Amino acid sequence: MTEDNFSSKQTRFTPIPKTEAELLNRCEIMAGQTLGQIAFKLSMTVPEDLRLHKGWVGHLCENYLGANAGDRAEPDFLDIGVELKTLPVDAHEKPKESTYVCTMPIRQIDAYSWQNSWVKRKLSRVLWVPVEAARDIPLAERYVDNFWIWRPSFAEECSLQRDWEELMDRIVLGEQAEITSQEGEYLHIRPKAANSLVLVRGMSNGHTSAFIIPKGFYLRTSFTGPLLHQSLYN
DNA sequence: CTATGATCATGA
DNA sequence: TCATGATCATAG
Repeated sequence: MTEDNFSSKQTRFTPIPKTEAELLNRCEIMAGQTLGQIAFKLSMTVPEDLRLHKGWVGHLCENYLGANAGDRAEPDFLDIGVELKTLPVDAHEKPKESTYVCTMPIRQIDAYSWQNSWVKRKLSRVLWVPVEAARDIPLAERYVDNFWIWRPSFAEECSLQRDWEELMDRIVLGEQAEITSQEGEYLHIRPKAANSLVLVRGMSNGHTSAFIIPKGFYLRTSFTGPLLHQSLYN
């Protein structure tokens, strides 16, 4: 630990939580505040809207809670192995968007198994933080709702594993280019790039090298919706 | 360039 | 209305 006693993101405000309890205490303080109130405490400015700042809410929460993984392919809270996900919710308390998990493997497809997968690792312990996201509420006035820590149940993990294995089979067969977002009941694969002109070398038509758009794994709202619903009635 | 954080915008 | 495909910012 050098200067790592604080979050690496733009502000140095929150100590890195060392235990799950510390993290949850911090969440308790954050929940029930508006994004504007939280931003003020962090000396962060609230953008007009999210069009040019799509990751702003996530970064705001990382900052306030003291996440320390930076942009590493690791859980946000390294010391306690917790991944933070903000969840945009509409006026009916339903997730408004799918949830990004990680990038689709493009080269390192070696020795793949669900148990060792990036998806499973990232989703093994998630701190869900619902945030109001209705467009008609000004960004600064949107409230952070009640958070919860989630570990996949046996059934939930089975569902994810089934989707993941199906998708990975396609990848192993050299069909990265052909995968569409229609595949996968709860976990699916969609483009994840700056724009559609960004291309990387991948596989198409069964092991034919081709330039394809980078893609990522996402959780559908049909998966996160029930999680949110359960959390509200606990 | 690849990872992080996601939401936007449009057609069906 | 909503899911799919497209897109935006930024760090290292």
